[in-house]
Amino acid sequence: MSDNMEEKPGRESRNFIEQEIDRDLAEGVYDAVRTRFPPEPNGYLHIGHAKSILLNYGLAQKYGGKFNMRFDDTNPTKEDEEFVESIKADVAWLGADWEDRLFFASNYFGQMYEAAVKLIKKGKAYVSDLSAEQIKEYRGTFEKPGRDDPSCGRSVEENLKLFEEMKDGKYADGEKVLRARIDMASPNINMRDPVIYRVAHIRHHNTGDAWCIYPMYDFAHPVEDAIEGITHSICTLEFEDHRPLYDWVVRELAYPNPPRQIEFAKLYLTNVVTGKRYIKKLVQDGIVDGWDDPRLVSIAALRRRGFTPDSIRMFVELCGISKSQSSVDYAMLEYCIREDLKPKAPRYMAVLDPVKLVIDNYPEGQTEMMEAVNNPENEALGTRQIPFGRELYIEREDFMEEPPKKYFRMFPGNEVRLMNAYFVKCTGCVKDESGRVTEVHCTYDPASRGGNSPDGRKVKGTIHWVAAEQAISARVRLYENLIDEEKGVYNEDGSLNLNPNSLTVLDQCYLEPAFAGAKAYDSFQFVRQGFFNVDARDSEEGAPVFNRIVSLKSSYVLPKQEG
RNA sequence: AGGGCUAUCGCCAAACGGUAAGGCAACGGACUCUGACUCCGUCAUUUCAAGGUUCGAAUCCUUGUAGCCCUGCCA
Repeated sequence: MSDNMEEKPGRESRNFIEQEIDRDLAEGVYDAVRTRFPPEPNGYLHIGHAKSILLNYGLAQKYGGKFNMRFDDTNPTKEDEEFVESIKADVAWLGADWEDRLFFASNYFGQMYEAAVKLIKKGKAYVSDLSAEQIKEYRGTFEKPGRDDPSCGRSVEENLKLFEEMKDGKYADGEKVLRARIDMASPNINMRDPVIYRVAHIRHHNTGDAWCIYPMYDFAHPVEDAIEGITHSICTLEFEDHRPLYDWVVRELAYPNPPRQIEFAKLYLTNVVTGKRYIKKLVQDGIVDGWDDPRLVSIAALRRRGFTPDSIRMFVELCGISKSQSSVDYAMLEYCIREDLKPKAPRYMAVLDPVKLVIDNYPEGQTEMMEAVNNPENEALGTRQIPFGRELYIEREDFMEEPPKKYFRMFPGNEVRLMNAYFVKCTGCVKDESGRVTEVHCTYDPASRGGNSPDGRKVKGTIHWVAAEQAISARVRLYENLIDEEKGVYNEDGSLNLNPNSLTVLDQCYLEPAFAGAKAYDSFQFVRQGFFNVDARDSEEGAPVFNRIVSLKSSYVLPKQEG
């Protein structure tokens, strides 16, 4: 397929990573591009990971290279099979196709062991007897250089023997570690003889009990990249200080065409929580109903809420790639999902806060079908028939007995259009003893069938409705930010500043019959209400439950009262 | 004897010595069978600050300032 997506000359600018790659290719440092997404299977992926996934995958696509999926599972104390499955599902859902290249760092343990032996033989690594506390003490501080490990002078033979004994399980956890011999006085603390192998007698989700020593990230990662022929090893900013160590490892191990690490800034979103600690607490405290609660931004939560892979892709592209720490406005994500769903989602009517509308001059017991276009911006979505009758439900907000200026929905004496149906003129309302409106009354103009009056008269307002008799009832959940926008994310004591109104459940909503066949994850635009989808978890039994994905821009806001 | 990185509109972000793109948000206005959408218009004489080099500086130099990251046998 020859997609003619040629960039307009001179217009498309390249991000800094692409510029680096261009240079590498031009200088012949590499002749192809190979990237990877290397999560540790210790939790669920979130929107920040989507940036990394899509960046790495996109780079491979753009340069005709390959993209690898790799689990960086070098620490069995934190990892679990459950997470590898969820991560695979999320990456696949986002559309990053690793084809047949699914790898596990743990499958390289043999090669990593050999690599460590090679370092020992070169005199570049040694077995240390120091405890964790002592290593910390010997390391020095930011201001003070470290001191040599008393074990650093051991002979190659002794180190080889000791390291083998570590592998053979002769030592308890923490008793011995393998350290790289670099520079205890380096201003970069990562270079002060970093630990590269530790003992851990614990079952690994992939290798079982085959190993009781596990490599540390700083040693394992460059080796993994080199084994897979990765060219550009892309990671986040906090690893910048590790790059000298990364380079040291691939140099000492003398890999041909060694990979190169490039760092970019993480994606932060305003008014959103991504920290695992905090999410865990929210789940434990029952504030959210799990790691896929629609108010969270895990990939699973976004999917459940109704975000599409396309919308997330658009979002990540809009955010761009740079090295400056930044926090993207949540409104940008909302824009992307609106933009994506606009032509895709059928637009049906749904009344969330119902009040009865009675058309006094409409024949009692009569029903007729009105035709409606499903999406005026997308003809392919076709049309539907909507039942209409004497009694309807309309939005409580669409009637006001004493309207403010510029209110152009229903109020006594005013004529509006019932979308796709008739013009109706409001005649009044019925209230209960507390003064709450229980019924709105009106008369209709039979000549305005379909929504236009033959005499050409115009109405200012068009409201949505659902026939009372045929309506489907449903539960609808509205979401707002989890974080109180005014006060910021954290309280002084470090706890989250939660928005008490982040979830509103509406139990008595009425939908038009067209919703009858809606299945989990289906998305719709509720006319004048926003985009909603069918919840995948809570709709399984009983009435359907809809999640509001995003509201329509400023629909439903009353005009500002001007002075 | 600390080291590394980053500063361009409210929020992202281009610009690579040649005279400050674009998107989101916001604000006007037009249109409308969704107060949505769409459309049209407005929104940085100035790039953290102060000096310097240059015909010309967001880009180069100097000196400051602010923010983020680093002292796991986590990744």
